[in-house]
Amino acid sequence: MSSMLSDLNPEQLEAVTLPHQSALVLAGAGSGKTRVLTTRIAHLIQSGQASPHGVLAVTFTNKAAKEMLVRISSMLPINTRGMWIGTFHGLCNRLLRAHYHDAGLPQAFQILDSADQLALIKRILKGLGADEEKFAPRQVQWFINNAKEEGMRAAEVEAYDDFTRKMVEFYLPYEQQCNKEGVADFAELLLRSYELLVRNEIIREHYRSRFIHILVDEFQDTSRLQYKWLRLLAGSRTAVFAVGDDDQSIYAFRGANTGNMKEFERDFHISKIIKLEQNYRSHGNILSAANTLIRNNSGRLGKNLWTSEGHGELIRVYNALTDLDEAAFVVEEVKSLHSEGIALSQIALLYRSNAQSRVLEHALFNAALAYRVYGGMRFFERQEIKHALAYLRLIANPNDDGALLRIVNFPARGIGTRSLEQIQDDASRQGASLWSAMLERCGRLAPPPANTLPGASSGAGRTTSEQTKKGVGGFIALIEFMRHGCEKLPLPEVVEHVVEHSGLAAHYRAEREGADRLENLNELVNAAASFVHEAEDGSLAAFLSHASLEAGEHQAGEGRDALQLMTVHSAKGLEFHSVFLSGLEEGLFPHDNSRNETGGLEEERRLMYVAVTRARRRLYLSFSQSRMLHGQTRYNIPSRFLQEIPENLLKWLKPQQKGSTRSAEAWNSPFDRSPGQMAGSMQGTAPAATQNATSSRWRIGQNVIHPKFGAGVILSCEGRGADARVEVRFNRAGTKWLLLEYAKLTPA
DNA sequence: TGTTGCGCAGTTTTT
DNA sequence: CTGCGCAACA
Repeated sequence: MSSMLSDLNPEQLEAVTLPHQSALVLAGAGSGKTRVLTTRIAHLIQSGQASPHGVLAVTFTNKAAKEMLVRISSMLPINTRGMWIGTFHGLCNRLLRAHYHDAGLPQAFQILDSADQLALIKRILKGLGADEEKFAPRQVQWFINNAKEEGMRAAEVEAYDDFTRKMVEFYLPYEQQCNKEGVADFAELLLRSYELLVRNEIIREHYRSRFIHILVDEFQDTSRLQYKWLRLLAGSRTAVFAVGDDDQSIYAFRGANTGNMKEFERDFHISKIIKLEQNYRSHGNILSAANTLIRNNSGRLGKNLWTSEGHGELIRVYNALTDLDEAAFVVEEVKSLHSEGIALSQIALLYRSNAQSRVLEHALFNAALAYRVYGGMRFFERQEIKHALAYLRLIANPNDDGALLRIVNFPARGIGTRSLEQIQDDASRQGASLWSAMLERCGRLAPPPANTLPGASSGAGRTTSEQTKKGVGGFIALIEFMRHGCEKLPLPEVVEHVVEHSGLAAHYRAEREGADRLENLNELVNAAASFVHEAEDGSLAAFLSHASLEAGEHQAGEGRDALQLMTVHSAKGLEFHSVFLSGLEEGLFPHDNSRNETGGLEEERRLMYVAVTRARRRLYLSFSQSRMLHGQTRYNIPSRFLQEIPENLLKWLKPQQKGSTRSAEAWNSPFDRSPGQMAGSMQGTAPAATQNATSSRWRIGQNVIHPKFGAGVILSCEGRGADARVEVRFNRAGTKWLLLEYAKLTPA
């Protein structure tokens, strides 16, 4: 035990050994947060204050949960399998599986991921004949999820305006359909298990007396409903140990509520907040940058990171001409870092949005550098995987209409939109699932015996209805054949069986570009095998939940040394020797969409704070003057966040070609950085001094006068010669595009 | 019935 | 630029 606690600092030690009481730990980036959490759990168990059975720990990502389990098992010789450690969604799922009956769910209920949910909403909108133009499916999805987050069922939403009334009209049938199919979306997992605990005193008291210790990681990211769930689960004897960092709250957009921290203080009578401010990760300059940056936010709980290490290197800044130039710069720097002996896996390329990875990937590919992209296309979200899972889902739960629709005619088996429409009509008339409507329709047709496989694809030349019957009958036979075939098989073989007999394998074998997909299907069998190996419940239903809840975790090609590419969001909780943060431009980071949201800018700044604090030793910041976005070139000005970092922490890398002053130009305006601040960083080039006929007279940030519109500033430039035009924001006349050939602009 | 081509919209972040 | 949905073909 002593070795476990011996190298903790006093604050960490206090947090780890805190007596049985609720506590709030404010843990800065890199301050050993996870370590404190896991060591506390180990300590509680080892000192006999709690049994593994009596501890519940909740994290925000699957990665964090896994990490926690690994660390605990390295400290204690216990089986962590039975411990309740996981994400909110994962734990709620577990609760609902255990009490599915009391929760009003079928035993084999399935989980809809966002895409499944959206598909279901589209189906419902279509069924209602709703105007998709007017009511975007995404908007409906947003509304439903928000309502659930507020704890409201469709019948409970108070609609005072037309829009809300309309939304409720969609929410109601959506709710019904989910119940009928036996499926639950992400928000449903939370809401339903919350309701279960509210309504069922026996179950509630059972868990209340069982979980003596509840530990919450990333507490700043909890939503209102999650907090209510926690409060409900915590009994009078339960100590809730919450660890969080308000400065790293980056999920407000999906309902995270930092206010929970203050409420927690009140509700749980927290007398003292423990602050972990010593950072063990980054060198001084990086920390200073992060500290200064975040100080621009208001309403912080207050916390300043410090380190006992030296200043370290300056933060390197690169001003690129184009996004391609920026990518080339990154590649060159990565190469030289790598040749200095830094492992590729210790270098991260971070960006604000997934779309930005493209250019980087392209450059890395050409340079033959190994890289790995996190996020983006996830394994369990690939279409071939979704197809295979849909077969499995239908086998587990025939009422899953969404699954049925996905694969009823894939691979093609002659069930077209016509026959489907009939079946859908039947189903809605009978109030039954598509599957039972199909059975009904073919019941008189004497479907082939279940142990005969239907022919793969039918020839042409039959009448439509004949073909429909054949197709539908064949489909039913196929599903039942597979269901019977799978009854006695272990999970991996079930998956293999389905991949093979569904016709998916044959389909992708025949397809020219199908090799990757086939490989992924194989990988799915492997995923099932390792799932059975690791999970305590190796059932098909459990595997399917796993697939929905951990869409991202499974990746092929793990383990080889590769660069790490990811969004800033997914980098939270990680650290790297070197970090490249690219695309530091207004509009991208902070993102345009954040401007209208209240608190949007501050959330972006926290995101920036998270990004900066990922770096241990070296940090690169880069921005580009132009960038391809949505198929056209955009001209951006550097991010305000760059300006918020003190100049003396920065080292400006040489811009592209000698003699160019472009890097300085962008700074002239609209920022009012004084020339003094710029001295030293620009190798002394005087802005606007080298203007001549060859370089354009007009540049971004240039102040101009227009005879009619008055004074303004150039936001962007485009085109050459006769086509050349500029976008100008006038002080009084708004923003306009002007053709240089005609507009009589004069420099101000 | 399946395939192809066109037009259109979209992307912030994740369980 | 891409992926999707919808409209005309084979």
